[in-house]
Amino acid sequence: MTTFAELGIDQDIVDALASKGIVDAFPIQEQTIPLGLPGQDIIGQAKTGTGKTFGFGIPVVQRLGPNPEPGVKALIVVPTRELAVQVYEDMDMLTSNRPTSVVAIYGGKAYEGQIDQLKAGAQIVVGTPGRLIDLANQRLLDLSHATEVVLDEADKMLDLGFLADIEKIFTKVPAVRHTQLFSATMPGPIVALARRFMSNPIHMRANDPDEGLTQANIKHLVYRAHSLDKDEVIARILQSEGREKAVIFTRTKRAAQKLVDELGDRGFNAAAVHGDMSQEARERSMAAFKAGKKDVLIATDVAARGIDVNDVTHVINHTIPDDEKTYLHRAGRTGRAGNTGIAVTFVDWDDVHKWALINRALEFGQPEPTETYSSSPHLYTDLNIPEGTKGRLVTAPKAVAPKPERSSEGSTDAEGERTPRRRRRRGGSTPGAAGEAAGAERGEAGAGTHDGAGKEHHDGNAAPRRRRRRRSGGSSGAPTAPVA
DNA sequence: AAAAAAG
Repeated sequence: MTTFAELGIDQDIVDALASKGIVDAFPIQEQTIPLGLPGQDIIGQAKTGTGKTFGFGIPVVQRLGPNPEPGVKALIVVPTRELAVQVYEDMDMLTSNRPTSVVAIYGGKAYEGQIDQLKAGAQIVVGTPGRLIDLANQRLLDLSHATEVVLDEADKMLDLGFLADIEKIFTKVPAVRHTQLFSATMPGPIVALARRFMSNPIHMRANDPDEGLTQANIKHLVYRAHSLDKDEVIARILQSEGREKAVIFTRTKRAAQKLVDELGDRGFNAAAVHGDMSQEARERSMAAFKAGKKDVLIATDVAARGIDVNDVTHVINHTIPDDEKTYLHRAGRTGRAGNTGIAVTFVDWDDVHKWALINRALEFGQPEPTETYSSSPHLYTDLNIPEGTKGRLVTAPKAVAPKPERSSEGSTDAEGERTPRRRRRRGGSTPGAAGEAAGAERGEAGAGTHDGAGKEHHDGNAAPRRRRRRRSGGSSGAPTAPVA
């Protein structure tokens, strides 16, 4: 295992990490940091909870120099306010031993503090699109010298809901810059689109060849939900042995609110996070959950990506997500930094097709969530699910591991997940983990994959074919020239 | 279709 000190990172940054107990680099970090430091544009893909944030964050901090002039020189864009706070904290930690200052710019909060920090000369900005554009339009945020640009959860940022804003933001930053895009999932078409904003990017993927598309540390369980009292089963799961913190995802804000009340009535310490809450209430919930004052978080997909909380042992999909990418990100709130986790999904009558889609994309080999409980003794044992409940243990498939490819060519695969940053934060919780996470991101660049065509339908995670292709074509490791 | 993101 490689340590951060061996990656050419400035001593004060190595010290900042060490003070949090973070010494070893995760694969993605080991792979992307040496490329990011000299300014190589990167599309970094690595599974959830494996350290992507430091993969881009360390090069950003180091490239600004040990004592940067006042003024915004780096911009990190994220899809949610809570993630902005989290990434801000990570960047703030990385810069703790140098004068560089970081500011979080996002909506739902007073302008004043944010504007003051910008006026004070903050060099690194972490923010969500709306408020960033708002302040830029008011000439309170000058991005014309932001030569370091990062899109975290990049595939989400380039999705329809955000694309227009991102394009606008790119018109405000220098044409000559260092651009990094990171995510656990990078569908082929999105990679192709991303290249419009990058210069000869290398697509790095940190994947264990023996692993499948999903995180090996996460055990997946799927239940057919009709004829089943979901609230009751969820309550049982929450009482199962080994459960520490749990995140429950619902499809709508209303369902989240309703469930938090229901579980509260049942005596659980549950908090909710969704877009109908005030920003203050959202942050209060997140803080209570991180601190352990609440051990159940009920959320909409606002919390599906990036959020890194220690000791989350269970993720429960009260409602199945719409696609495999969201499934992967939601499940990725557990099993971070080397820890293990369990992801339980309830499939309602009308959503069976969604499971079919996810099952196929992620290669679970579990077409129907209809097996009865008796056929899955492990399920019963592990979760203490009430007898008669239907459900089935899904074993994560082992897919062929993708090899490194260079994406400049336009690789296609969509596999990645993101790596979590949290581990690092924790510092101590899982020693090895921190290191791992950090290193994980870099990917393999690629051997040229075929993506140029963009034909792949699967987006997020690579389907088996993709992998094969890569493999075949690919060189593992050796970067190929970018495909035009 | 829902959720997110400016107010």
